[in-house]
This record gives sequence, C-alpha cells and structure tokens, in this order.
Amino acid sequence: MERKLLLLGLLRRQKMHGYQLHEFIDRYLSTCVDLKKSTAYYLLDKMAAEGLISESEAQVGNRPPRRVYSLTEVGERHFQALLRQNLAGYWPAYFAGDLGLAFLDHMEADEAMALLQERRRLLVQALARAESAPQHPGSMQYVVAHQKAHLLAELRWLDEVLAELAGPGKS
Amino acid sequence: MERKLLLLGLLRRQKMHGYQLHEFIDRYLSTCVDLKKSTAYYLLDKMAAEGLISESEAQVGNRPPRRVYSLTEVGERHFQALLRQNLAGYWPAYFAGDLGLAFLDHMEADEAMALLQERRRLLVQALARAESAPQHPGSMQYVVAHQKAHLLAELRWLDEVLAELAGPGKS
DNA sequence: TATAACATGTAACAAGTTACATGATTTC
DNA sequence: GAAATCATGTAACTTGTTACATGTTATA
Repeated sequence: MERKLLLLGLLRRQKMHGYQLHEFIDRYLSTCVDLKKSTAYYLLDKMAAEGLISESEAQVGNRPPRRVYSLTEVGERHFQALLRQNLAGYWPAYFAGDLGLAFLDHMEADEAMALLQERRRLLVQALARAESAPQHPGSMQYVVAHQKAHLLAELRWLDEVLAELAGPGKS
Repeated sequence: MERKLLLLGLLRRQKMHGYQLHEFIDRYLSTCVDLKKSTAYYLLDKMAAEGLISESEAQVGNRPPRRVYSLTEVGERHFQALLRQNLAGYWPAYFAGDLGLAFLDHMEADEAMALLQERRRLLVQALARAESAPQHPGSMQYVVAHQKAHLLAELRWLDEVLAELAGPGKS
C-alpha cells in the first residue's frame, strides 16, 4: 500500500506525530493524496503494532500528549523495499469519468456537450489549484509536476471529445 | 458509485445475468474497470434490493438457474441521474506510482533509473494491450481511446523524468 | 476423460470513511 | 468570549476482495 510508503518516507526525514503528518500531506501532496486524519491515525497504529515505527509520547502544555513516531530498522528496510517496488511497478490509474463517456450515446449530443463543458470547467479549476499549490523542495516536486502534466493531457483529450461531438466528421 | 452506473447502463441495453455482465466488462472494458465476479453479484443483489433492477429466473439445462436482471423505472431514472452527474463531474485520478517519485531523492540516480526503466517496460506492455483490445462499437470506444491517450501521456512524462535523471542540466 | 467454461453463492476479512466525542490553546 | 486550530480516539459502517464451495456442460 502506497500510503504506508508515504508515511514511512516522511518519518524517515524526521520523527512526526499524526496531526503533523496529516497536515504536511494536506499542504504539499493534496493534489495526489487525500489522507483523512482518522486514516492516518489508523495506519500509524497499525504500523506501530507491526514494528515498522516506534512511538514516544511528548507533552506540550495540557493538550493530549503527542504520539511522535520514528522509523525502526525494520521500518527502514520496509521503506526501501516498498520504494523499489513502487518505482519498478506500473499501476494503471482509475478514471471514474470514463464510465460516463461509455454511455454518451444514450443521450443527445447537445446535452452531452453541456455536461462535459461543466466537467471542463472543473478540470480547469483543478489545474489552477495545482499551479498555485505550495511546493515542497526536492523530488516531491515530481508529484505536482506529474499531476499538472496529467491534467493538461486530460484537458486536451476532453477538447477532442467536445470537438467530435460538435461536428462529427466536420473536420 | 460508477460501477452502479456501469451495470445499470449495460442492463439498459438488454437484460443480462451476472456472469454475462462480468464477461462483457472483462472483454470490452478491462482496460478501465476490474470488476470481480463476486462484486458483480454483490452489487446486483444490492440494486435488486433497492428496486433499481428486477430479477427473473431462467433455467438452462441443469445448471444453476440464471438470474436475469432488467432495469426498473426507478433504475432508469437512477441511471439518467448518475450519467448526468458523471459527465458533469471531474474526479481526479489517483496515481499510485507518484508516491515513489516523491522519494526519488532517497536513492542514487542510477538505481532509480533502472527501476523506472522497468516501470517503462510495463507501461509499454499496457499500451500494447490497450492497442490490441477488442472494441465495442459506439461510445464505449471512448473508454479505450481515453486509456490510450493517457498511457501515451504517461510514457512521455516518464521519459522526461528519465532524461532529467540521466543528465540533470545537461540539456 | 480431463479440463475449461458456465453459473452462482457465501463467510470472513481488509481498508478506509464517517460521524462522533473530548478537551486544550490560540486568535480575533 | 466565540471561533478556529491543535491533538487524539473510537465505534459503526461501506465497499469491495479473497478464498472457498457447488455442480453442469462443452471441448480437446
């Protein structure tokens, strides 16, 4: 699971507590990952139980004590393995929007175009968000850059479909 | 959920039983959807309980009776709503491969390149599969076409990354 | 006659989300 | 003093997968 790779990788740079990890991901990687707070705690618990990370408590004022995690040696080896496995693998992306396109011939071209124009608007919005997202230095930039490349390809593709709907065979 | 849209859309064309639906999806849409048999049965059960589809038994020989489903009127309305919602929406794709890239600076460029070359090989393989996949006429072609467009964009992107790793600033 | 394809079903599990609950501290 | 942010936690739920079990019929 890639989320494990992510958490392990972040903890490899420095020990962090759950809230902090969630915050970091939300800030720098939200274009790519949507990790809920509960899920972060859930995964950290599990990985601590598996011995991949170790926790230590840190009190600040009267707040709930922070549970600060750091990589164990087992965790480090696990990270190395996961990273290599991830880089050497290809996982097909899942496009939820494709299934609508599959049934495009169940409706009039005019309505389809109007609906897809709305999709286009959201796409452009997403692109703008990606452009203006804060960047973390280093190879984490690849994540945002890839997202941008993908969104641009998606936009071109969508415009092709729209053109075809507008005038089938008109070109 | 898009899988519901898919099943409803297929049942809209003609009544089918679970096995048949799974087979169709596997044949024509495997580039885009991986719907397990159990999951198909599971969803059909649920949608039947919700009144979106109705079932009738059909016996052929001594085999387990086929449970043939067809769209109800409620199901038809649901399909129309789901389709419009899908076409007008944009759902960011999730790229499992990004998280490896995020930690590229945790390893030597040489090893990273070797690993990414393996990823590239798998990508090219996936592209070949998409090229040679059987096509269903009509707008279902969009699904495969989109997949191909995406795979090509992915290949270009990967080659850019590889070039950058090969000679940072060499261009 | 063995194997693949046909056809369904289910119990147990895994992953993750939702919605809630708690309470301290900072900021306006 | 109200609202946002900090910080965690958990029980119930949803979604879907895995791994099995069952038996029939066509094909090599």
